[in-house]
Amino acid sequence: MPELPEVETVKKGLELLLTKQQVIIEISKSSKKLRNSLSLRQLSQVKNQKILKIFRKAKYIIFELSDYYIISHLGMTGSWRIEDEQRKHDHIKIHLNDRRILTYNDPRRFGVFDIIKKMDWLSDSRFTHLGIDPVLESQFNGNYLFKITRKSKKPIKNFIMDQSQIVGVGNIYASESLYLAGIHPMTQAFRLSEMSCHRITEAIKETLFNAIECGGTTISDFRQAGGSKGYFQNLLLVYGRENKACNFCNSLIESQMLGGRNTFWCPKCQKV
DNA sequence: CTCAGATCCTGTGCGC
DNA sequence: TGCGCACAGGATCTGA
Repeated sequence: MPELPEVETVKKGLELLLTKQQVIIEISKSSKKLRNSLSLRQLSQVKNQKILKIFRKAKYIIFELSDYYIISHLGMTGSWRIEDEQRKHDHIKIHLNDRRILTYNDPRRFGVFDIIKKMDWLSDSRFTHLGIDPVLESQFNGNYLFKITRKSKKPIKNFIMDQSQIVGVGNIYASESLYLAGIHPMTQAFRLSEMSCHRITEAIKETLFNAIECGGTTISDFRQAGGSKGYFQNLLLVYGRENKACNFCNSLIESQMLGGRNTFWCPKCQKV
């Protein structure tokens, strides 16, 4: 579900809900495991810890506590909300000192909820292999992409979705960005010219920033931390628009599975 | 080493 | 109406 703009949106929502450096009074989990398993002992470590700060690292949301980091990844269907009521697929309940309950819900359970000591942050394998962040790091430009693509035979769409190269771009924004850049998704990465790389990085930045401004894309179940929908789905140019007319040239948008993921492009506007 | 495919799950929507 | 199948925003492991 969530790519960089959705994660950024949830992170901002959580910041607004947790402005007072709330303290975790109690924390509990369901019997079902998420991607990772977490013992009750690990869970209880965060009791009485203050929530100092919330930030995003790639597609992870990190809660900085006094002595620990809470690591949250939304997988495909994860969401955070504040609500007393219990719902199906609620997996984590965090009771705060202001009597509110922060809940993590995740039907497919591809998400991650983990707790690590702050000092273990740098050696955590989930974070050591991450690529550049197009939104947070200014070195992300055409020259940079040109350099890192020289040895890859992968289709560029798969390349920009590879979190060890570029973080935050998922299946929707990969198709959208390449459409905006006028580059065919199956172009092998090493064949791209420096100019093409420049167009791709600029298109990725524009797409991600616009989607963040829209509060993300809600196809079916994505919700912001406050429960509202994003509205970038109304601005999608190719994703989910198979056999519909390209807004620019009127050709019919094509689609095909690429690396197991559905991929959309305009056969006329996007060149290999 | 690189890369494609299978895999982990549940829910939804479609064709029959 | 009901059933089975394909597919869904991600990341990781396996094996070619």
